[in-house]
Amino acid sequence: MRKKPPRTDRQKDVDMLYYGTGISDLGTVLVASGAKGVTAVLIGGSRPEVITDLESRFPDSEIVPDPLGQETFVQEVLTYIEAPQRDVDLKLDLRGTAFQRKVWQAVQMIPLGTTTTYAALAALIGHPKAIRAVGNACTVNPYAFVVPCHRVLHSNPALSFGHHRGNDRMRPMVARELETLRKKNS
DNA sequence: CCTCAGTAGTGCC
DNA sequence: GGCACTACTGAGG
Repeated sequence: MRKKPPRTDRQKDVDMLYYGTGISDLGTVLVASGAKGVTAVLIGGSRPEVITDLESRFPDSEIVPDPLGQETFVQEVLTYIEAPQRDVDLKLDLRGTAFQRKVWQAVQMIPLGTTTTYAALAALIGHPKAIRAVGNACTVNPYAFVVPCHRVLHSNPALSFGHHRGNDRMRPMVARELETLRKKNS
């Protein structure tokens, strides 16, 4: 007769997330990784804030600080924020609904220094009417900078540029990308 | 500037 | 299943 596995064995099933943080001029950056890749790149006003953000997004995960293990990932993101010469290259573990993953993958195809609209993106993924839903997916996008939702704009930029309410931390990034490309090509 | 309806996906009950 | 949200859009004040 097999006995019930002891508690320590079941720990293997726990979803472990390791995180590291860094400081950019746009705010505190947090990168979290699990066994299959990066599960979150978050930006916020302070270290406690981004950690709380991570905890609320992954309530069922065990969250462990790992500054050394995540250091190169964090540095990759910080380098991009400072001077976005190329896209952030991190192996992502895309966690979301099928629709959300579709949107996030499509957003990753938008070339650096260019923009598109929610409507165009919706059409691209074959859901031309699901414009608001695309906006929803961008809202909950946990992969800041890596999935560059800041390149997705309102169809009428005069009405809204990126986040029409609240946090517009991503807003400088499009201009910064253009500026970096301009310098590179001059 | 404003509101409004139509819209599709998601989360919570 | 219902209901209430949206980083939307286009039309109409």
